[in-house]
Amino acid sequence: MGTTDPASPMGRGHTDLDVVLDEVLAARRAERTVMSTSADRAARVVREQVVEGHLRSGTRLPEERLAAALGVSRNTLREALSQLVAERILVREPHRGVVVATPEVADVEDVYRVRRLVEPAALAHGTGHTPARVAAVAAAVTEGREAGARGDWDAVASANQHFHRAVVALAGSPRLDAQMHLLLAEMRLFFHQMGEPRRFHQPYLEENATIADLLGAGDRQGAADRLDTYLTAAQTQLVAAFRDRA
Amino acid sequence: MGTTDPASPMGRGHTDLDVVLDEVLAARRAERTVMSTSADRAARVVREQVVEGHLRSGTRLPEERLAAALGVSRNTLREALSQLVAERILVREPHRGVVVATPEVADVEDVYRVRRLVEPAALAHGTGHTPARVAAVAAAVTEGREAGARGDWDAVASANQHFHRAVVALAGSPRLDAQMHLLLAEMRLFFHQMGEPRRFHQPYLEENATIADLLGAGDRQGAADRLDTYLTAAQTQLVAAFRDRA
DNA sequence: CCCTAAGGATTGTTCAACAATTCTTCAATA
DNA sequence: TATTGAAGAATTGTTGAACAATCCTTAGGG
Repeated sequence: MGTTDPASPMGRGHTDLDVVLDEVLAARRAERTVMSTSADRAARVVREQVVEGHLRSGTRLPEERLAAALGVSRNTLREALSQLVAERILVREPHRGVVVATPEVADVEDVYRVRRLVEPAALAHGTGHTPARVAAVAAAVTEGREAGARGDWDAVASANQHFHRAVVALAGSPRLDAQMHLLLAEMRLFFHQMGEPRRFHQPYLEENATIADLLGAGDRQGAADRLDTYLTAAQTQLVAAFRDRA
Repeated sequence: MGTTDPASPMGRGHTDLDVVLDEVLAARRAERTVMSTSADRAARVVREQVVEGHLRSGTRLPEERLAAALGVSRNTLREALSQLVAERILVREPHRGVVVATPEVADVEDVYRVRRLVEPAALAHGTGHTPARVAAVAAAVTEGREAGARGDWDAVASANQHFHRAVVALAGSPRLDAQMHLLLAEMRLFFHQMGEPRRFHQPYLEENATIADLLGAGDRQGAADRLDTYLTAAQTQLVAAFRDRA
């Protein structure tokens, strides 16, 4: 995208410049948003530690020590914690502090209730089925297969998430994407609390492939139906495992 | 629900007590959550002012003055603002402060994208269709009709929101309910920015009634289809009005 | 008319403190 | 022994003041 545009008409001679400047300003603003504030960085670190399973469900997060560990003040930390509470990753118990959320069976069921409503609908009726997004679904499938072939189960789990995010992305909605991001973070909490078996995700690789194929062939409703039954099965399996282990 | 249970077996004699005590503790905790902290109260006040249209899109919220007005410290206020930013009601521009979100056409379209995916699905495939919830949908219809009969257009708008919340509630998902709550708050921002005509919602009263009837008759798919076309129409009307006025 | 620099205003962040509440300990008591 | 109660410690909720960093405004200088 030509950032320089010297061949502008000299008559009024400022419209193009303004356009370029606005572009530059927007870019800088976006950049800055990435670096963002200390509070955001702190939130990202804590979020990551929880999602990666290094902070397990139920652990309390004392403000003073945590702030010291993160190198921020207690006030700044509290801003970060507010964010994570809003994301359902942490829970605030008034006057008792924040703890890593400990999901119950009802939470597992509710997350799947949402997923079963949203994901098949995105496949069947999504208004954002661009070739690129359809390709992204297929890409997640091959990513998963390759990971499975080399026995990298963490990568398989990752690819599985990518698959479901790609499915939701077919709706073409930033808001749904954000919501799905939160749901998948919660899912990782489930897995950690129930002691996820290493190969938990493997059986679903082929299901993902089937769905991607149906989607590629233009059979949206078929893909949606398949995903619905698949999600139902996954839910019952997950709830059963959850009841045993947690 | 018998809160006292003196006829418990004396043999081990503590299980029931524990149950009751847990119940009491949970109740107290819920109570406390309602009173909640200063930050939450501040957030609620600002949220209300925005949703009610007293703080219009684009207005900046200087921390010092706002904190003074709310009677809280600047740090506490910042916690509250973090919440509202997470809810998309406010937008934070780094080093420039928070402003009331100014939705664009893309936002209107995206909100409707989500609604058209979720609401019909809740009608057609929702797993929470209890008689009480179905009745709530019908109740929202009569609420709207009565409000319309006496020309109270604010109440009509309110009833319309209740209708759509009741529809989503048919999914039986707390998470979807919360999400819908946010979306409807955003919708009110749209209306305020485009200068909502007083009688905007009236035409949809009869559509709501039709959908409630279909639902009551057990024709879920019919109700869902009807709602889908209705939402599409509402979207185009809204986008057109939005383009003109905003 | 455009550019630049100084000055003012606002945000991002820290620190130190204090009241309110919860948790802990530990002795006294039935 | 198990329960109660109260003093004391620890943590949260909240405040106020401060300071650097950044943004905005405005007044000159080219």
